[in-house]
Amino acid sequence: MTVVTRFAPSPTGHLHIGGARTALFCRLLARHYGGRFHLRIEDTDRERSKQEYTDSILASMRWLGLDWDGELVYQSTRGTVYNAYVDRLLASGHAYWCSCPPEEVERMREEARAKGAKPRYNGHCRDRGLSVPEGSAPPPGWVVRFRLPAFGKVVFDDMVKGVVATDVAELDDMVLRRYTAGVPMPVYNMAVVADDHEMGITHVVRGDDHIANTPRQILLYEALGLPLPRFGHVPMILGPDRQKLSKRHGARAVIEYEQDGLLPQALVNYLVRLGWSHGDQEIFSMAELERLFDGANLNPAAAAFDPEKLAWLNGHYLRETPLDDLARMVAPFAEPGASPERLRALVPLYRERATNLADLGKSMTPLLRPAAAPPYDPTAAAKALTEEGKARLAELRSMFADLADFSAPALEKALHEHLEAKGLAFKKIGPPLRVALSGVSGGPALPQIMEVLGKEATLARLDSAMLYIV
RNA sequence: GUCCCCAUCGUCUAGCCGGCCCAGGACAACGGCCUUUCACGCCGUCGACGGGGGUUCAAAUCCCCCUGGGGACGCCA
Repeated sequence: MTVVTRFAPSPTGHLHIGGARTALFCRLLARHYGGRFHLRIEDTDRERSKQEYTDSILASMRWLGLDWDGELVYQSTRGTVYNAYVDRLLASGHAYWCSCPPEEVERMREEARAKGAKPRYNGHCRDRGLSVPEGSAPPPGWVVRFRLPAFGKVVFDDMVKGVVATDVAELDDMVLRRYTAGVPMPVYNMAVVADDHEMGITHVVRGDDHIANTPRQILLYEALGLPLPRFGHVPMILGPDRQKLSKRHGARAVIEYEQDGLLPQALVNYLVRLGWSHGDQEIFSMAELERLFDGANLNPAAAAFDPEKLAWLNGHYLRETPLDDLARMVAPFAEPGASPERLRALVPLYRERATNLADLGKSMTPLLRPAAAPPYDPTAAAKALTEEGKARLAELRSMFADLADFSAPALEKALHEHLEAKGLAFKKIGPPLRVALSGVSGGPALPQIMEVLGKEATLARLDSAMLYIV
């Protein structure tokens, strides 16, 4: 069987992580079975849809490596297709014209709610036999509604939730087509059914906030005599506090993670493990996922987003990235004007200490600046650059000044000999030297720092440190 | 309010067609090792089957109720 899936975002915002995971699942499922994965832009809401968001969503998809098959489908260009479907329903009696004004419908909903029932349209126009001549626009305010079966249950076997049943009594005669300024506009459920059928979608995988739409859509498939796809509703991603993800949880959009210096593989790996598992395995490459992800083992429960685990994964991928690549990737996050060579020399010294490109870039700043003195961390400097510390630095300075070979191994050896000659413990010279060189208390091994700095800058930084007033 | 969905460590999860589970892995936390710092890495510790009823020789695993959480109820998608 050919598997055809689709991701159908509406361009009313950037691609967020929940959507990204849904898209990932859809693509993996299609790839696993050698099928196709399509992308459809649901922009029937002309008010809220923005081209910039479509562009942003596409950019995030590409960044994550979620390429799609075939042409992009824009719902806004497919009005005639949807109209044909609604007309079919009208012709077969599965749909009818309704002239109830919105305020009236709202009143019906209130009425139902007051009776302790689910708010719904009461079917006022259902049997009024309202008609509109073929091909002409209806009077202002009229819509086309679906005629719900009188009774029965809609049952489907969800890929993640199992059997889900809904009584049609819970539903109402939904609007299928509305008109804005006389032009017919399909409503979500109608457009989705028409498109999923026309695009040959076999597996509809989407967020479970859509699960209530599924019975309505199934009814539409049935009224139209169309074969049903399989449905899979993946649970939502919650914030760390298990509340709906919102601005106050920090980054929601994929683009923000990109800007923070996250690696796409890390985000993909993190997202796929939220709601899916393969035994105890934690690390997966995209190729491996395509091989392993068959639509089974999907967790029906909502998952809380854990930034710490994402950071851990990103650190892992940072350490796996080839150094030359990493040096290029970190450049936009590092001190402007840093030379590529210097960056390349520093990346291996700092990458195991960083969890993202932004931190990595920032951590290298002291050794990237050409200045004779690094920016000093006041606490570290106060502790290390004491009178005694400065005296030690003076001794070191004259020792280094005479050193011809400034490679890390030679420096290491020289340092050891120096300590031995002076009868000193390393902790007497380590902290002052480190602060003099980098301004901070932690970081790469001293000889490595000095090798990258070079003799001239090393001596200059020692001189500056000796003048530092605590 | 009505309906739907969900429920294993703080978090992500394995296990869930019953016994191999006094519940396994990962992140976090804590301790140690490695290290002349900080990290990385390695080793270890802490830590969960929401509650109550059943069914059964046996339940995290099956059934019911409760509780808790989430979602949906648009001429938005």
